[in-house]
Amino acid sequence: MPELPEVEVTRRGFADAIAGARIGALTMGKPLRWPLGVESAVLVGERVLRVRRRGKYLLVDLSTGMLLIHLGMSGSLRFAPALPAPGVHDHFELQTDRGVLRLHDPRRFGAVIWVQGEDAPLARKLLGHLGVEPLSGDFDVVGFAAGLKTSRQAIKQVLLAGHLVVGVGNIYASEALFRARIRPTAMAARLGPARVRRLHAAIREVLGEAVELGGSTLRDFSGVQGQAGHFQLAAQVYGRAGQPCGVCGATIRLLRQGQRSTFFCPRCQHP
DNA sequence: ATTCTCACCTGCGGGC
DNA sequence: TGCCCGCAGGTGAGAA
Repeated sequence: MPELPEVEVTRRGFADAIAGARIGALTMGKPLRWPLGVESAVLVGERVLRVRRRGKYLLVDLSTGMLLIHLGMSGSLRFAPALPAPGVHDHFELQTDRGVLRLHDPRRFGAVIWVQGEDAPLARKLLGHLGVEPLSGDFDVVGFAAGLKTSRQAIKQVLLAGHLVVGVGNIYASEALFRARIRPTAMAARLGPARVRRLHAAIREVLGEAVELGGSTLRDFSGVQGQAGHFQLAAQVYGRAGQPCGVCGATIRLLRQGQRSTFFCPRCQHP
């Protein structure tokens, strides 16, 4: 489910409220992608200092160490003073004196991992190869263009890989490429300066707008208060195969790239 | 090194 | 109604 906008909306929904909280208990349900990596009782009494985001990971800084939380494909977090009894798909819960943080994740591709810091081996394995933050000043056109030049893959695949720029998943890759009028199958290294510039701007715009709209709620995503997102209503190609393009009227097409669906307008997005 | 495919897991909708 | 198939917002591991 969650790409950068959904993760950022999630983060904003509880970061301030949980900052300074004291951990009373940490409980895990069925296994997630990786084991927690620490005896949960060890964390009792620690403070939650702040909540950051790196790509699609949430970094919850504790007095000692940090929790890495990833929402996978179907994860969502809730945070409230109290929550109803956990359901069968609730697999992580952090009880604090400020409220309860709970992960709901039916498919369990998500993860909650404790590491000592960002230099811990597991943290380096998961975060070390991540590209730049698209909404930060580090995401510059020159560096982006240089990175694209090194890849013979289709541009959509390069965006999804996250080695150049993080946070762009299956929805926003299709949307950004549509706005930049670039065919998703175009070879990254072959994109000219004008297209690279348009794509750079489109990525920032699409992700920024999506954050403002509360993310996309296709099936079950919701923010930490359970609120739905609305970007899906603004999507111009994602999930719209067979419908007319809002710009030119041509029929939106669907193709498979790396076993993922890609949506594009065959007229607006030139090969 | 780069690129591609598979695997992980559950639920849902469509076709028979 | 029930069963089987394909599909779903991610990404590390292993193979080629």
